[in-house]
Amino acid sequence: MQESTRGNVRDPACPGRQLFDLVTARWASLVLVDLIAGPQRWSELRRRAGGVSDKMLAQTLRDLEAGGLITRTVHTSRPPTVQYALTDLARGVTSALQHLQDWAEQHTGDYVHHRDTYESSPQP
Amino acid sequence: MQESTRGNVRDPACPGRQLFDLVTARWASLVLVDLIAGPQRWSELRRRAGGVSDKMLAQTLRDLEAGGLITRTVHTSRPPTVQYALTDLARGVTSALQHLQDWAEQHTGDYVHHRDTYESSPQP
DNA sequence: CTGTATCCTTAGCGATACTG
DNA sequence: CAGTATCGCTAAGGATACAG
Repeated sequence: MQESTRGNVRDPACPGRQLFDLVTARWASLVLVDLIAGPQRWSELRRRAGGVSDKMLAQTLRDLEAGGLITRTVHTSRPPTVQYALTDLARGVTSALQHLQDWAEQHTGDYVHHRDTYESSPQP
Repeated sequence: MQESTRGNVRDPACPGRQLFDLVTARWASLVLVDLIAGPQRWSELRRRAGGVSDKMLAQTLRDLEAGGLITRTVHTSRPPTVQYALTDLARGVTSALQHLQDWAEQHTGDYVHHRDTYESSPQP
């Protein structure tokens, strides 16, 4: 499905860099990992993202949809509900994001310890 | 080595979130993947990061060092050279970062295609 | 070569109010 | 419920100049 052309993350002008920035963006990564468990509604995502504003969530979801990472499905009930779900494209990267978040949570203690003991490096 | 306390990435106030933000930061992720190949000097990192400013590189490296993800070694030659290297802590996360970048580069084509065909969703 | 200090512009982001 | 629109602040980040 993907082209033979390969992106270059180290080139700021390359779309590949933009894609990388997209999935590692502040709220996008949280949303993507959330959706591993299955399709979610707006209100679910908002609550589970922990502290995101309406504006940022909307922008994040639109960016992800535009990039082909999630789908948006409107259920015309009353009141209307909307479901967001991962695409196959996204499913190729969620495991790495999950791994990243797990790692951060497991090594929080190490990190804090380093920050505490990190004072100015020893000099005369 | 790590504490039994586990961080929570979804809590903006938790250090675990800060750690996650640190490793996914714009330049930090590029630097960390660069260092997989082995210790690098300032000038190497600056060139390979592709478009980073002195200020941002310095800030990134200081943050990574403070967090215990890289070490900084000064070789007092003339002119002085400085080497940066991964710590064991960092080595637990570089593979995920590498995977993320590989994925972004491999699927750049899909991403661009979606952005092109993504116009306003079809409505009446 | 390896940075630090300062200025200054931009854009990320939250708060608020409003709509289908 | 699921968003959009506008305002305004702050901080990220580039440019430039200078230093150990």
